[in-house]
Amino acid sequence: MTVMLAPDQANGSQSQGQIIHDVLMGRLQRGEIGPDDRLVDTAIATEFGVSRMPARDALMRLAHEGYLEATTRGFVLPRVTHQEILEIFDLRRMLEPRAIALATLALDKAQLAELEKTLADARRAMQSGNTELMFKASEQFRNGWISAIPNASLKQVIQRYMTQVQAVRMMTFDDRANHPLIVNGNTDIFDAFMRRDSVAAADRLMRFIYEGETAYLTAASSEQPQSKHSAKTA
Amino acid sequence: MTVMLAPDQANGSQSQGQIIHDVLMGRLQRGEIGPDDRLVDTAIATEFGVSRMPARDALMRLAHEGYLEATTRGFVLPRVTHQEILEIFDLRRMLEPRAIALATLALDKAQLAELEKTLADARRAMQSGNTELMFKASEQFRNGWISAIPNASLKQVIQRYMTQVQAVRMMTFDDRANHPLIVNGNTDIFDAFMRRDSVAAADRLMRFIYEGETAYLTAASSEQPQSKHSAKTA
DNA sequence: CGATCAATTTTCGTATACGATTCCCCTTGC
DNA sequence: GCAAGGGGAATCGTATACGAAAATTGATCG
Repeated sequence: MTVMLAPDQANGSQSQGQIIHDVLMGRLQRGEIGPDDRLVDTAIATEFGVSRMPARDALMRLAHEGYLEATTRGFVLPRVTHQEILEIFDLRRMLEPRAIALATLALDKAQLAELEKTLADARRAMQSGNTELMFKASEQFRNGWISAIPNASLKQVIQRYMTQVQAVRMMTFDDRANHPLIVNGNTDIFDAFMRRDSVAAADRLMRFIYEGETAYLTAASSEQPQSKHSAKTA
Repeated sequence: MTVMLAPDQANGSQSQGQIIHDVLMGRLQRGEIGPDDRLVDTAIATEFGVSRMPARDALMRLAHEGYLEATTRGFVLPRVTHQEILEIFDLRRMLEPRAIALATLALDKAQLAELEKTLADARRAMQSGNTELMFKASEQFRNGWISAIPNASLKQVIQRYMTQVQAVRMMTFDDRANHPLIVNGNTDIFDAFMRRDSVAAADRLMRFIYEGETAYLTAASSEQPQSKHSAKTA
């Protein structure tokens, strides 16, 4: 039920196109749109009770933001290529260690409490083997510290490849052997937060990213050894 | 006359909105749009001989990309705040050294020749004191190596804050004392390119960015000592 | 029985039109 | 003479409509 709003701002009003954009973004974030779904402007328009134009605006905007891909037959989830995923791991290694270091110094008590809660959720999820809850908790933990990044420009860049990170997460989370890695990583990071140790947070996150890349490569090779690209698993 | 195309692709065809988007982007890149210009969809539409819709699409897209800012009375250049400029310098230090290192290994002969030409232009501009040519040559040199970045995702991120970098450049270029710094920096970087020395290129670019930040701080303090934000100088 | 070509359907891009909102300027009152 | 309110203009958001491109389906021919 937690509707994650658009990266930029948490405005609930404004134009129809904006509303549709936010709603669709929420669906995308919650994985409610599968790789076989085709989003067509007229259908969206009918659903929201508006004309094609706002729906079209929202879809094109999402497409341009990279959350959707325009085809000749509607909008679909972007085919995330293997190449692109590796590129983004590289990007993450450039940006996120420093970003989390800055965030470590900026997190307030309420945010820390929130992170602790998601961490507890993740632990419960690991013990019960609930992959979906694991996914959600991990997503929230990440979003938690990202929201504390004081450099707004940096934060925006990191949020932009959110869906790609999500796609990778979905692939790796299917293997429960990865769950302890995630919980341990987030626990260490949280400890660093509590100690205001930005260096430790940065280092641990860097290691976490490498672990994630390894897990992805393993998942990718076992899942589609012949293919060059893999799509989100709904 | 060299029309720089949109970051993403060099497609000359496609839809009207795409064409308008690319043309406006070119104007923005060449600094042909001043801080007092108001871009209105109807005016753009008339100019291109189309209806409001494609013009509106292009403007909204540029706005969403961060190249323009939507106001209640047309689209204008985004007010770049002092804070944001500092943030972007930080971002650049995270991304560009590694990016140029990767580019160093990927540049082909034609691209190197192109860079050498822009370097010669910059030297001429410095000697003749032609600030505008200096600006252009510097822009082209930067765009040159950026286009060679093999990591497409990284390239896109760097291109996204193009206009902000441009705004800063405009401020600093007004002071001709900065011109030698730019020429020297680009010369050293070009030499590193020729030697395929990616480490040297990265190091030199990092220094270049710091020099740029210093030059900006100087220009900002002398120009508007009391203000928190500065706009482009047309 | 399969392949190729055409017709139909789906979807997109664009044009035109109509409120709604916002801003600016002018008028009017004090 | 100045300020406040109202009217007009400008711009935006959205609706509806039409032509074009692409794909799918069906039909015909080999």
